[in-house]
Amino acid sequence: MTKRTYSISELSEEFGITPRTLRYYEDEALIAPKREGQARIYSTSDRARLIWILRGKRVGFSITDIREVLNMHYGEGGKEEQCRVTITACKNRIKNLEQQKKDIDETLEELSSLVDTMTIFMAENYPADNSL
Amino acid sequence: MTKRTYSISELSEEFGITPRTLRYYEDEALIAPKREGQARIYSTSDRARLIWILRGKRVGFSITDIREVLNMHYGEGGKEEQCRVTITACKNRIKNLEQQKKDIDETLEELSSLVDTMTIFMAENYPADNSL
DNA sequence: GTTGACCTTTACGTAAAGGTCAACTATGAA
DNA sequence: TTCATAGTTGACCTTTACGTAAAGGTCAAC
Repeated sequence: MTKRTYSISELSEEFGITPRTLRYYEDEALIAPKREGQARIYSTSDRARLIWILRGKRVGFSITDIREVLNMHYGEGGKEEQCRVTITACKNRIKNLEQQKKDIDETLEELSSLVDTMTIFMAENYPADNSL
Repeated sequence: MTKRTYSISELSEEFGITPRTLRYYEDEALIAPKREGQARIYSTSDRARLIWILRGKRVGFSITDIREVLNMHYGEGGKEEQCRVTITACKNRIKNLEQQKKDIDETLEELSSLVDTMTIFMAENYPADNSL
């Protein structure tokens, strides 16, 4: 069993965030580490949640979005209506993410062609290329 | 030649943003429509810039990022150093976007499997499915 | 018995991206 | 002429996601 635990500074250093950020996430009910006295003790599953949070952020989710998704995972699979709502919410997010992928692809193409154009321009006008 | 022009409300309605937003983008030097007296007159190329802006936003670019990229397109291909900087900046953005695509794919997988799990759960516990 | 490292809470600060509202202008139709 | 419609600027308000002190607890090491 992975009974490893982490202090706030271990975790914040590992992921390149500040302790403040971790406390903020706790305020926002995204993580709920155990306490040893006052100090926060993070478990491996807290760490897993954190990974989700940070990836969520990178894809543009807000704190509220992330909380929603995290709650889906653990949320009461009980009530039928609640289930339906969750499924619908997921599907919406999926649609958004797929649109986002298209947007990214378009942006990537434009940026690439911009790089190409400029590279050619450079080659013509400043041939002393050290080709980085 | 596409000499079509647009008023602020035409454009804001077309893209589902408010006039305030368009003025804000102008304040931030992302667009610079002509004026007819006081009124803003947007050209097709202003519209193209707007499309860039909105897509940039959807992929998570900040206003500052967007301004930078737009300026790259139009920016002085003149100075060598400036060119190099631009190319490097582009390449960095490209890397970020590629990471972002990975993140999106991972998130998509998790969301999909969550939907699957819940759908199965629903089918087992509430078989009266109207299969939406 | 104090220094240092690490932790805590409370509380105010801030930048980004607009929303909202008030007051004014210009134009065209009734 | 007056009303409606669209536009303008300017000022202040709001939310999000933390940053940044201020003020102090705890524990090991010297």
